[in-house]
Amino acid sequence: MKKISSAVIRRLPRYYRTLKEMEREGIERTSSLAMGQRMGLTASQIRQDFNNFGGFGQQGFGYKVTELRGQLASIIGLDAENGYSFVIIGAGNMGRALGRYTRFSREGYRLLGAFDDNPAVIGTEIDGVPVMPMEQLVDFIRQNSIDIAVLTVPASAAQNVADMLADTPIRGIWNFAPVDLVMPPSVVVESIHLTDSLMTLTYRMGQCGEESPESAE
Amino acid sequence: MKKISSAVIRRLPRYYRTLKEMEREGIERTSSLAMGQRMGLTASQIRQDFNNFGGFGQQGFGYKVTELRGQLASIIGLDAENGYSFVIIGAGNMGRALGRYTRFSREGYRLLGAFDDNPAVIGTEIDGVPVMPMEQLVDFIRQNSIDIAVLTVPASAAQNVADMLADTPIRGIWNFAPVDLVMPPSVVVESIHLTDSLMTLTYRMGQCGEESPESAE
DNA sequence: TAGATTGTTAATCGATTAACAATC
DNA sequence: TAGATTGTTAATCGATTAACAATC
Repeated sequence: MKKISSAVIRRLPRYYRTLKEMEREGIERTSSLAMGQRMGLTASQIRQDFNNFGGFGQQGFGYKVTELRGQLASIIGLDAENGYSFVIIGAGNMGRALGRYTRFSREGYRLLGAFDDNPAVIGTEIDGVPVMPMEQLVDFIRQNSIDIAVLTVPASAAQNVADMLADTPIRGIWNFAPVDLVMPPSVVVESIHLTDSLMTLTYRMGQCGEESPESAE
Repeated sequence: MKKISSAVIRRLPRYYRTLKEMEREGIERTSSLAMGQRMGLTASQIRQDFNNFGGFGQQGFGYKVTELRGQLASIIGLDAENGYSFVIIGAGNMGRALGRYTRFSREGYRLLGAFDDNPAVIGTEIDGVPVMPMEQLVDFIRQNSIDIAVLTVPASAAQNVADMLADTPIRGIWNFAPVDLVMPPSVVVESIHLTDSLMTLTYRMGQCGEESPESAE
């Protein structure tokens, strides 16, 4: 299959989300134009995006919402037999909040363990799953064939933990630490940089309202 | 000032973060080449990015790390007199975790209030700040000239809350609900779509290791 | 059939990379 | 001065938009 650009990849979950919304609203049939208006994209772009994966529509008719949603689920990988298992590394505020976020389990992501090196939290539970000491992390991942590690440790520890993970069969790291992790290409890294995002908001707040001021000659 | 593309804007906090790291390591002077190697960007791109805002370097010498970091802080808006005030709307797991995230206060973001409509959490505290009933939200924002609203309510409530915010002097919404908010252009919206991000990771995990398979003729 | 909307090719636009003169 | 690295212009690359024949 041909290489898909990251711009397209980032739109896939949005398409999936929009189609779920439409299903919930009872919409059975849609078109690239209708989806585009709803999402703020051009019809052309949507068709281009879909055609990266083959055509899903019917000429003169459009797309069946449920069918298209299913095809997107399959492209993203949400139709995997048993979903995906994950562990949380770093059971602080953010780690615990993510462990309790029910939306993930709804889409087939299962929390199987949590890890921390703080004795005060080891032995506590997150969503019914025990927080274990960091020493047990690598063995746990190996024995339970964990797919994804959610990294919610402090910045200073993040690369160290990532290095430990490089020695396990983990397939993806969802990184919340404000660092750019270096990993072998066999492990996919996706980062949520909260502070970066907040700063982006701040930058744009500073621009807002100073668009092309009638340049006083 | 000329329009800055969103690709550039998203790199600004990364530059800032990298320069802070360099400062911490005692590096006083750098170049577009050195920064590029560290960040995985070309030297050319970094120079282009900086030149959107005017030149910060010295030909034949490079950039002074501390000076450049300061200039980026100023571009992003981190040098604002009193920083930025924010409230958290939705005091669930995610809202409480964000309120306790110390990195924000370190960069000058001050949590002044939290809001929820669940009687069980109203009256509790987040990082020393009281959780108030939703009815008080609009007045509180007006009276305290709040800059930013962090939206951590369920998807079903998000647009409703956003509509309430449209009637206040709020300047930015940091949205964690899995919806694409519609807002007047005077309010900047930046979203963290957790589930979208996790799905992006999942998609790429599915591709990993099936790069251009020797197409069997 | 006529109308609609896709799939796909071509044109445009914008972002990244390369190159190099300016200059510290 | 010679060497280095910027600021900036030109070339390339890739993504988005437009257009339209195919076809349901």
